[in-house]
Amino acid sequence: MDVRRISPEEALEAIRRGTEEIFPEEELLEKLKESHRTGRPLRVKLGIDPTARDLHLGHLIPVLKLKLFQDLGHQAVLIIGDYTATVGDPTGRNEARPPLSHEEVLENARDYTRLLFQILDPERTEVRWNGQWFGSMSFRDVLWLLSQMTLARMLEREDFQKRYKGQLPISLHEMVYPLMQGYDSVMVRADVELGGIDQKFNIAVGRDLQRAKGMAPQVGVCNPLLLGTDGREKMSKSLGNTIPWDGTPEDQYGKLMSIPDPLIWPYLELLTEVPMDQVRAWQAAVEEGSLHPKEAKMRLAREVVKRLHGEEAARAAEAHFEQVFSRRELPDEMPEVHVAAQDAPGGEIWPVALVVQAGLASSNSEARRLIRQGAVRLDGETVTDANENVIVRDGMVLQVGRRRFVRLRYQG
RNA sequence: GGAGGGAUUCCCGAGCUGGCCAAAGGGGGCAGACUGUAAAUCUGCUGGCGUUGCCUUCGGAGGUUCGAAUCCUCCUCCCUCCA
Repeated sequence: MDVRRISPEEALEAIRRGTEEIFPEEELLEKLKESHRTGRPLRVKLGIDPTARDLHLGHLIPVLKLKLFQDLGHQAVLIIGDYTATVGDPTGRNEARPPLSHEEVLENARDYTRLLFQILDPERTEVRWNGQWFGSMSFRDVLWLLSQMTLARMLEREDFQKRYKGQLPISLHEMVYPLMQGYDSVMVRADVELGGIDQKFNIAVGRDLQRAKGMAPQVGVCNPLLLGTDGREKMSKSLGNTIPWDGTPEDQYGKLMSIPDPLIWPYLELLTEVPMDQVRAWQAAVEEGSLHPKEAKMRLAREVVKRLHGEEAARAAEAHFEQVFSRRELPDEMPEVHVAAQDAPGGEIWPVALVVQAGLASSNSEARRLIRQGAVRLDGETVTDANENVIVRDGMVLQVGRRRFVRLRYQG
């Protein structure tokens, strides 16, 4: 808890893990030394915009880094972008974000902080809402902010250039976003700002604004973007390749097991505390064939789930995985669906309707398709004809595809 | 403000000399085979409907026509160039 506990060099080494860029690194070392000498903790900022409800493991990474700083004795400063959320960060976007209502923002912020404080120590985290300063800013102040940026610099950015050339709209307010994020750094006198590498521009703007206000500029500590379960694109909700932060242990474990092999190593580096020597040793072992990649992946999955849900949940998730997927047995627990007696006289029911009622297909057409493709099983028996009724009994298991199970409840 | 270009099914993107268009191709997704629920690969499906047929889709509203994603009118939004 005391910044003087470990040396600045050791601290830097720990911080370096899983970063893509620290800019400038010398400045960070200087700040760490200064802090070590004076005992004054660094103010480490992480900004989150409560724009979406669904957080995933990609969002987790800078939070883990913030936790590390906290453990090193520094001051965590969490900015809740209630005001910026109504603007929307254009970074990497190909369209403007839809504006959110104040209620939505508050609700999202509640979700976010609940998850964040599963990692961070709430007692030692300073939480600031940026509406506090933006809400009362004068137009004159706004103009000052705008004067700190040039159009050319803004348009150099790849995301805007793409939209500009691709004949897609760019609203002026989107260009103000980086200035707002940078101004947050001014207001909380940040020494360090954390974020993904895609935040580099915004963090750099913070440095400029701090300098313009006569402060020592913050240092940016950026992590690489986490690739999603497809192994190609960065993890993002809209691409559907995420592992939800808030997911069940079983779901997270399963999703981690489905990542492409090359992702095992960056995931271990970014999401776990497994010592890097160990990670490298495993990687070498997999490459020379003495360790099965599946085994390495299981260790990864176990570590991540353990970190989010604890030891016991991780073990249970692993057992569940082996049972259902490795041995292809039925899971112990599955959702139950009640089949109304009137829909199934004597247990006889049209299989298409059954699949739809069980929530395993969104339309009759989709259900027909699944049946035609041999994806629907009733107590292990493949349903072959979409037009021929099947008989259901209480407790039967309806399965669609490899991984979706439902237990049928039927009172005839 | 003036001139021109554009809006297509989840996404990108053909079609736009009117019927053969539920709409090419790609991506994504789903399913099957193979597996380590990995990747890669191969195959099929991918608007709805108790489905050899019918219904609703091609920015919005009207119109022409036996028939319109395709032609006409108005509207909305976007982009480009000029100012």
